[in-house]
Parts: sequence; structure tokens; C-alpha cells
Amino acid sequence: MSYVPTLINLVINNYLMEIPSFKLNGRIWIEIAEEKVLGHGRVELLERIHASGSIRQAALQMKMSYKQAWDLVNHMNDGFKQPLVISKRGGKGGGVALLTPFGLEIIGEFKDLQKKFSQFLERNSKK
Amino acid sequence: MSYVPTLINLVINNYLMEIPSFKLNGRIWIEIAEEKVLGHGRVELLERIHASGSIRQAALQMKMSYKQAWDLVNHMNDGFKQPLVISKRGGKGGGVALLTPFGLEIIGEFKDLQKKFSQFLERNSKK
DNA sequence: TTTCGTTATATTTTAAAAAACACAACGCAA
DNA sequence: TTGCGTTGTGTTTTTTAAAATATAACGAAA
Repeated sequence: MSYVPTLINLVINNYLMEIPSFKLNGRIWIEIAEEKVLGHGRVELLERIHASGSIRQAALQMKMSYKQAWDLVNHMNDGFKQPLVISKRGGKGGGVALLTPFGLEIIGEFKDLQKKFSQFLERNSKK
Repeated sequence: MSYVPTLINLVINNYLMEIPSFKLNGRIWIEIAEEKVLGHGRVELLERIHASGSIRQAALQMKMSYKQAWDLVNHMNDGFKQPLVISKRGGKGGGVALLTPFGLEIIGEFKDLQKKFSQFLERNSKK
């Protein structure tokens, strides 16, 4: 900095320097080929698809449009080499979607990471 | 889940279950009273204000509007109890903005946290 | 072979976020 | 006392993201 007015220098010395308590928060996600393929929201979507057997029901529960949910699923299936979700249209119930063993594995992996991260955030917050 | 077609069950067993290598990425930020007050972008803004002595120059360097930069600074000063930036208009150069000792302290704190976080991300990526 | 509810996909509309624009206030220096 | 470049603030416009709408394809079951 090239110029510091003397008056301001006087003013700023009236403030304390102790850092107040704060909460550290954040988000983590998995990237493959520099692209985000899995995060908090997508994992919740996968879990709800697993529980309901339906992309549409999962989307409704999360208050997102079916299109958005489908796009996310599609993007995940593309990002990983293997599908996390397999779906079929027509038939009993109109159609069905379910998780592959690989998809279930990925969910578990992410939840492990998320747990470690939550501990990190807790440890590094200032009480 | 209530219904799993046998055909699909056969299909999904053809996929492997090993988790591929991935990069864990993420962001952290500081919250006070449930509100985000400091993150990656704001810290960069503070550093550029410190280096240039000007909110406008810092904004230009980061390709954001002056208004946005000013709003961010204002929000930070509000969020923490004390100002991180003090500014003055008029006079030589048209005006000036500079960091308080408290602002500098906060930058240091966040960079420490960010460093730890980067190590966390590195440790938990899968090679 | 008709009905049903879902998957799959494209298009349109709406809402939110970001950027752009405009201008008063300020105080040093010429 | 005038000019200058910045701070400070509100308003308008543009861009982007999200939501809503529409519609074909599908296959089990009645």
C-alpha cells in the first residue's frame, strides 16, 4: 500500500484484535476429470431413489422437478464409468429406478467422507 | 423399495463394484450467527484491498463491480463486530480503503484453516 | 388392446442473481 | 474554487439458473 492517512491509523488502533467465536462450515464433493459428479444433494437424491424405487418420487420428496433429478442422475451415471442408477419405463407402476451395487458403494464412501469432514469443521470452529 | 424386476437384478450384477479414483474437492467458510461472513472470495478481495489501498482497484482486479465489492466489504464489517476495512472518500487519489489490524488477523486465521482443509482434501482423495 | 404412472426429452416461462448504469458526496491539490 | 478519482447508494438492465409445461415411449396388468 502506498498511502496510509495518519488519522485512519489512529482510528484503527481503537479496535481490538481478538478473533470472535465463529462456526466453520463448508461443503465437499467428488470430482472426476475436473468435474463435480457427487455431492450432498446428489447423495440424498440417490438415497431417496433407493428407498422409493422411483426418480419421480425422490424428486417430489426433495421438491425439485423430475427433469432436474433425471439430469442429475444422468450426469452421475456419465461421470462415473458405471451407472449408479438403472431405470426402466413402462410396466407395473409405470416404471422403476433402482441403485446398482456400485451406486450403493459410492453412497457409503461419500457418507464416510462427509462424517470425517463434519468432524473437521467442528474441530476448527472457534468456541 | 417394494419391487425389483428380476431382469434388472441380472443386469446390475454385471457391473464391478470397485470405486474409481477421484479428487475430493470443497469449500469452507466462516459463519457468525448462522450467516456466512467470510470465504475464499472475500479473503481474496481483502488481500487486494490491502495491496492496492482501494476497493475499486481490488474489484477491477477480480472482475467484479465496485458495488458488489462494496456490498461484500459492508457485509463483512457488519458480520464481525469490528470493521475489517476502513475507507474514506475524497482527498488525494479520490479516496482510500485499508485493512484494520483485525482484518489482517482474520485473513491469517482463514488462510490457516484453508491450509488444513487443503490437506484434508488431499488426504481423502482416492489415487 | 386399453389404461396407467413412470421414464425420457424438449421447450417455454418464471425467478433469482449478477452486471451495468447513474449520480451524489467527499476532500486533497493545483 | 475547480477538477479529479474514489467512496457510497439506488435503480435499471442483462444474464443465468430454476421451475413449469408439454408430450412421446414404454410395458405390465386388467
